[in-house]
Amino acid sequence: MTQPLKLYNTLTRQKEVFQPINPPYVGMYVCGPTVYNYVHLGNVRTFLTFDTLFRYLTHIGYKVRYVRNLTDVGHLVGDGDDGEDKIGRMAKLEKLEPMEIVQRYTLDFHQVMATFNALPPSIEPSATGHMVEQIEAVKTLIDKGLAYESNGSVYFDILRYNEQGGGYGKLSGRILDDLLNETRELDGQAEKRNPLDFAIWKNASPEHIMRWPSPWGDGFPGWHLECSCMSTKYLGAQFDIHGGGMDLKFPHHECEIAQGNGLTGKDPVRYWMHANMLTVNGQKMSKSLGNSFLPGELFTGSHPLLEQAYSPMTVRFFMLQSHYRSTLDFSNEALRAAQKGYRRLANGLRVIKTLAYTADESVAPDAKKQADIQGAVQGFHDALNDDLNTAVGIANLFTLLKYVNMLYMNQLQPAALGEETFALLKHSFVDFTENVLGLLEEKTEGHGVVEGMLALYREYKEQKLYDKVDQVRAYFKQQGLVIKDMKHRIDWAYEE
RNA sequence: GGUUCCGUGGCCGAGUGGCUAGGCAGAGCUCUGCAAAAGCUCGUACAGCGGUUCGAAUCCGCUCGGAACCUCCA
Repeated sequence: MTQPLKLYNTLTRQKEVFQPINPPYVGMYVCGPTVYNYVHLGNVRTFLTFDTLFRYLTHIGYKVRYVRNLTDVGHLVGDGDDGEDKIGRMAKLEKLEPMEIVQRYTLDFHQVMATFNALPPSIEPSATGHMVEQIEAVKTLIDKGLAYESNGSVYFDILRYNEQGGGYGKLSGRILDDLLNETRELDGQAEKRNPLDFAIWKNASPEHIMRWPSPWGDGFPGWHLECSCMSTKYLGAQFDIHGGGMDLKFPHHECEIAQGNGLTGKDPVRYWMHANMLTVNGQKMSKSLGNSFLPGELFTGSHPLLEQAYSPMTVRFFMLQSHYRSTLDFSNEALRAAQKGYRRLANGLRVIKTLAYTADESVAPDAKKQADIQGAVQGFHDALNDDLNTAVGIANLFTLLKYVNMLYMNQLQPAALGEETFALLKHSFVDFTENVLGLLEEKTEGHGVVEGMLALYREYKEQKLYDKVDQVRAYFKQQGLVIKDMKHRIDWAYEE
């Protein structure tokens, strides 16, 4: 909290100093996945963005309650009445219970996020677990005159809402009149008073599997409603941060504001944050375009678009190297560069833990290097404080890495930094990398064997049996490792 | 058509009205049995055309190119 954090607020279209409603507590809600299919890499980007924000807020002293929902209700594929229910469709296709579908993809989602070293949220509520709250919310909105029933469905009345000063469209910058004029012809519009009105409760057709009884007959809640109900329940009528992908800005988040405001009389969110899209050849990665790939395909390299396998930490590093509000274009070249960069960092992580401070009167303090290190530590914070600029943060991390390497290579004596700066370097480098950016060392198998082979290498080296020496080196290379033959010691490292 | 955003060196990708991130690739040097690693040095980019300014890649306008949203979507 000593850090003046600025965040870009979609609502005001500018960076604002972050001031929580009840410091040191922070309430953060992020729209989670619809668990009817595997999450792809584009989905992952958004979740990793907010994982990093969660980590950073915690790092600077906030107590964060992080809520990320699971959408498991079975919303329609299209907007019309005849649209299929996503989860129900998968259930029929695979002859499973809808909840088996939900369970399968929820487990996969959790496993994927863990692989990327994303921290679990504080609460992960599901839409089906909050049916009572949603039905109550619909009732309240009808009572307030902001919603109406029609053929067993209930719609939010946007014109009425705006007459009361709601300001529908303010998040996405849309003008109501424009929206009214440009709404396309869609099915199921007849029962709405206005094409813009959105469903908060939907009547279930006979073949619709996922259904719940309600005062308006069997049905299921509208897509936007669950987020309003669950965020209010766990974070209050007004909370600090709401995040999600850019593609949810309209209409989903716009509708959330309308519902929240309609229910409680105040705008639910102080800071709206949106992560930009992951693109492939300049186009948004999405399932419908067929250009998406799954994390699993990435780790094995088993996708036509992939020239090789990339590890979870490589991908995390790759994403952190860009700003969350910029689109990020996927390419093998970029991933390969990220792999090298990440491994350098991982080597630094491995090495720094072995470094210890030793006082030495004969070594002169190097004020310039000390200032450089202190500057980089502050620079990292400044970058993250500037709307979570992880790219610049990483740049500062590489400055720290340089000194870590110099110490390790004996090109720099710890005493030149002084005990305080040495400790700052060591602590900050590990803390920033592991705790804030969530980048861990990906250990390869069989470290014990590696140490044994290294002992052999030393022996051969002493005896100047260079043929044997080269053989050992070749063996290491096969394992994705390299031998570092330095003046003062011999060690191994991950091949970059 | 409407709303919004982007166009940076070989590649990826930050960025502020003047002090020119970072990673990868490339060149040179130190070190070294050879190599690798590490450190050091180098390459001076901001789509095009106008304008504002002492000064713009950064502000404004236009042109060209690309994207997102307007429909389920992270």
